Amino acid sequence: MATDIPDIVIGRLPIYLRELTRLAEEGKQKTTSSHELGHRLGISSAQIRKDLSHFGEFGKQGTGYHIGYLTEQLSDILRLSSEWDVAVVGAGFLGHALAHYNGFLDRGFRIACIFDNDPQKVGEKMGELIVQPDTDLEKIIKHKQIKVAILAIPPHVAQPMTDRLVNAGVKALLSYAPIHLTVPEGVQVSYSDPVIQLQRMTYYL
Amino acid sequence: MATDIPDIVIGRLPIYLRELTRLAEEGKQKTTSSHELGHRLGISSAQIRKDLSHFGEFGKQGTGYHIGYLTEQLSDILRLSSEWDVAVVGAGFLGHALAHYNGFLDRGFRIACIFDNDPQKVGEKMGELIVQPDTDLEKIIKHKQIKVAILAIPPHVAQPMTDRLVNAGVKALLSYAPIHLTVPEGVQVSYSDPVIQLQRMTYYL
DNA sequence: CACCTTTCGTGTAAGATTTCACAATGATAG
DNA sequence: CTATCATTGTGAAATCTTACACGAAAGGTG
Repeated sequence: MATDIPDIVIGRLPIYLRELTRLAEEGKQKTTSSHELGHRLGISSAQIRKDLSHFGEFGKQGTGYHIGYLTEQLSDILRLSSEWDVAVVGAGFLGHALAHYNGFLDRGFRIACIFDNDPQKVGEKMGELIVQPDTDLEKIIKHKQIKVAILAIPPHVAQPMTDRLVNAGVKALLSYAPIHLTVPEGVQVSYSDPVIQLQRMTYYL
Repeated sequence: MATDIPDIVIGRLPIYLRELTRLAEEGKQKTTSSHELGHRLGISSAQIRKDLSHFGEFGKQGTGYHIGYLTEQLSDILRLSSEWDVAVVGAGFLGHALAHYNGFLDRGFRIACIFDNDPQKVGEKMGELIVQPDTDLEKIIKHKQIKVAILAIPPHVAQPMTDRLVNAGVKALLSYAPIHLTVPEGVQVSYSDPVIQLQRMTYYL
């Protein structure tokens, strides 16, 4: 009930968590079922039950899952009980969008700082934050013990910046730069490239 | 060699294409091998060969793959030989970022129009474009025969907007709204929710 | 209480995906 | 021309993932 849980299962937990939160917001009910959850997400009920069964027995026969309880459990499993400070690197349009996005706070993350190497942008106010010079990056990340960063910079500087971040202690990286990044063992990387996603769909058109 | 190709294989083709383009830009060589490509992408060479073999025999024993030729073939397979017009819905910070992103054009897509329902934003200049009122959405999408759209709007309006887009003829949708969308058969949907991606990584920290 | 309905958790079967490993082919060098 | 090396394409094996189907619980009803 601990190690050896497939990545693909972990990958679905945040989806379940998000939908549970929506259900709670709708507030019409205290419990849900694998069938209802699956129907809303386009996933089979069996898969949801099997996924959850990796971590314990959260449901009750005949009733289903208590929404509040399952939400708590999933949050714990995903280490979201306390907030993660996040560093955003790059204060361009995308950095702007990230800094102003208010969807992080409720879901376990807080943008703690934003960096840029352009002296024109340094000092600029962005949401609650002020753009910091990238020369202070290591100092601030180490001081705040930041483990999570988002890359919103051009591709040709993404790998060196990744190296700097990892060196400063970052362990999880979400990159919007359209290149594959190389990181040491134990560092997590996730990518978001809208063009890749669009290209995956055009095949079927 | 035609139908019945696994989605997961299609999903990797854009990654190969992107890396081939990078190789071409580096310009040091005319050919590459499954081994080199795999090494650069963290994918096994066998997988790359098997993936490509679904579509034909693009390589040459002893030599590998001609970069230019393989790039062309993949572009064709993914229907990227001519550009797709894309509608962006939502002219907030994210819509801004998308409208100004210049990584689309080289890779098969052109932002053709951007919509918002806020009268204050309508008429605003954004990159090359002017924000259109969402009331004109159906008219413009039908007229330009737009098949691809990007959703950059709040979650509570995402499903109704999806319905409108699909109704107007959109067949592929990239959504930044943090909810699951329901669409008819034959319409492609892809999601991008940074929080989901971050939550997938925190489990491992 | 007896019966019916709902829904979970799970062993097993089915299906999908990846890896292995090798014959075949082409290039290169002496 | 022959030997050597690199690399592909692919059948078969191994591994991973999903779907099926059912016993067992829990709640509701009369």
